[in-house]
Amino acid sequence: MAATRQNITIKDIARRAKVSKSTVSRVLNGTTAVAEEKKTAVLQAVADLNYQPNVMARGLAAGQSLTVGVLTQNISSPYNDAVLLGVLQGLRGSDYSPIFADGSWILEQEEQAIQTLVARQVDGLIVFGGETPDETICDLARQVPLVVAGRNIAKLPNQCVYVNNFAGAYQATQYLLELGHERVVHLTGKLSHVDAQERLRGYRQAMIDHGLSLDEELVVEGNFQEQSGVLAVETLLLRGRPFTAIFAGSDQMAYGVRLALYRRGIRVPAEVSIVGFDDLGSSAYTTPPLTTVRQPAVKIGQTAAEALVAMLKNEPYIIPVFQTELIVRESAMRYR
Amino acid sequence: MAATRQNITIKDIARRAKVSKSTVSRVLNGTTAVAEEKKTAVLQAVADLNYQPNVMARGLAAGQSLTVGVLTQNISSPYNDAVLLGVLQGLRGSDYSPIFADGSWILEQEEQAIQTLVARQVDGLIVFGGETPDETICDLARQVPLVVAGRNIAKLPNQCVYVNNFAGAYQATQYLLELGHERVVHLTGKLSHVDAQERLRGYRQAMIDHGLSLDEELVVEGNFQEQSGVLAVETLLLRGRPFTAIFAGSDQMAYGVRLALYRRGIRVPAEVSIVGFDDLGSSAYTTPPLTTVRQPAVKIGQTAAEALVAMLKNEPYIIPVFQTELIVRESAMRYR
DNA sequence: CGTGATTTTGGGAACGGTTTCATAAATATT
DNA sequence: AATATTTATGAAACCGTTCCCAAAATCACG
Repeated sequence: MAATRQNITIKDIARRAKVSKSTVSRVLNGTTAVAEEKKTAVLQAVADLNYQPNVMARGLAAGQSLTVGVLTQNISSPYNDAVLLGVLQGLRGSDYSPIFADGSWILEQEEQAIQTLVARQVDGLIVFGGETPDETICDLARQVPLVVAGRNIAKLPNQCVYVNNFAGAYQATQYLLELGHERVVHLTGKLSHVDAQERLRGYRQAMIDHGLSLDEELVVEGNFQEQSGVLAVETLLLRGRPFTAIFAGSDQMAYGVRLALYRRGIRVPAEVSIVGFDDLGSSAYTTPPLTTVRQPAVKIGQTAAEALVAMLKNEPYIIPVFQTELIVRESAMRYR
Repeated sequence: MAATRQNITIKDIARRAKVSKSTVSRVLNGTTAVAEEKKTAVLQAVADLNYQPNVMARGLAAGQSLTVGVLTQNISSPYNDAVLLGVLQGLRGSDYSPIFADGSWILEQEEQAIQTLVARQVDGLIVFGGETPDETICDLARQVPLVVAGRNIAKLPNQCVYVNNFAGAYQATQYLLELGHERVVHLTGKLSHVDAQERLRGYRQAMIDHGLSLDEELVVEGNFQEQSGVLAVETLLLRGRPFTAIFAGSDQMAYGVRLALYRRGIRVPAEVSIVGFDDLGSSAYTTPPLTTVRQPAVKIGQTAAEALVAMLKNEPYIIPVFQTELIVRESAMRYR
């Protein structure tokens, strides 16, 4: 099985170039200067034989695997995937290849995944969100170079790539307020996630700053998914508190809200305005196109990857805090 | 850097269990029977020291890396990601870890990615769609165990996991036809993709079988993305040929179509019916919810992974051809 | 041109496992 | 009970690199 490849080793190159394997290794890694003629001879041999160093042997000897582990959460949820794409892009051209393991936002599965990754001697780790407590991640960070994506851990300065959720939520709420809405509901993500907490905080602050009192009946907890959006509308209607705008903590939930409203014959944005969060690719194509808070997802992933690589090379790298951007489309309009 | 881990080796275990490292290796791999007492001693030592075999050393010695390469295309496009999720699930619990490399549907980038993967001594390869010609993939398949996902290569029987696109498209078109539509347009994906070709074939066959003549003005080529959906509607309107239903070759394009119609004030499904293809997660939440052809994306990925693992273990595995399922929602209705 | 300092180079010991092989012990056979 | 066979074990070779160290070659300089 898979027999035909990887026959030629550094020894073959050495023989053909009439040098020792040490020398071959040296020209390949540029460790030490080697005579020009030998260098070209080696390079020639490498080309002739189409030699490819054995990654595992190299890894064993050098004590590094040239891989980075990526702990993903729920791959196939649109936002996460965009970040993942960024990671792939950030890693491209860097010698490092990514090994994936999915945690699915389930604590024990995350532990399992990290275990797998570490056992594989990954040189570094990119950790996505997740349920794993800050403390555990800090411990981990002591063992292996690590960057956290989409989550802020205070004790790991300059190792976290995240977006200012508070500001984003503030911005969205403020926008609605400025449009004249006063009864603005906020549909939160799962409140066990820091992101959701921060967004809620941003919403509240904006309300307060605008001189509005907080009505807890206007806050509904969802779980970031579409279905929780439709549920939320039903809850809201049941509560009977009037509202004219909904700020959803994720675009997916906004979709759900939109559908529930559609079912009830409530027009968007004429009767109720909606603002989402994330700016997924399809949000520009909903009816009406969704006004939402954009997170630079790809950029976040890319930065995480680049930061990790820099860390591995002992190069300095400063991770910026990313800001959100309000993308105004058509799902929200002036009230009255 | 990353100093503190992987200190304990098989030697330490051997010493602690008072056996040779050969024996340790044997109990760990179950290669040969070893005396019960020694076995437990070894296991105990492993547990005590929390020993984890060095994957690279093992790989070097045994000539396998316990990794499989995954050539992805455009990670972060919803359908692909679902398949990817399946791959991750299918690999879980199998000793193999996935290494990703993205080809982005760009030939040279695919070659580059495959190169990277092979150089890493992956034990097997999962290839997603892509632009790489069949021939190249066949060659590759001769060098390394390989499974193709979402694409059918005739010369690689039982190594391709794909869906019957023809039947799916036929089904969708037939459904529209049975609803009384006669002027049914088909918005295709990029026609350089086999998938798109097959779906077009299915559409045509259904039209013919229904006694309708093919009007090439009713076929528009898109590129699977949302934007091409809105463009298509404009093209169609420009052509001036009347139509009452649109079968889009992807849900994303269906979204675009929906939006374009919305902009023109054309009601869906009252005036124009829409059927999509894929059944993305959000398609159940569009307004109206999208009637579409479901592909078992996750299942496809999972099967690909399982088939590859079976192949690597020299176990028999028969890959089924997956069938699509028409998911009737609300974007299509009876004509007249 | 000889000598010491410096650069290149090759030999060989790691790296941490697996696997072959020979041997000692246990078991089966007659 | 003696011999043949099988089974369990450890020693050592090997996988393909990197890298330390010492030898060889080159260079600088008086």
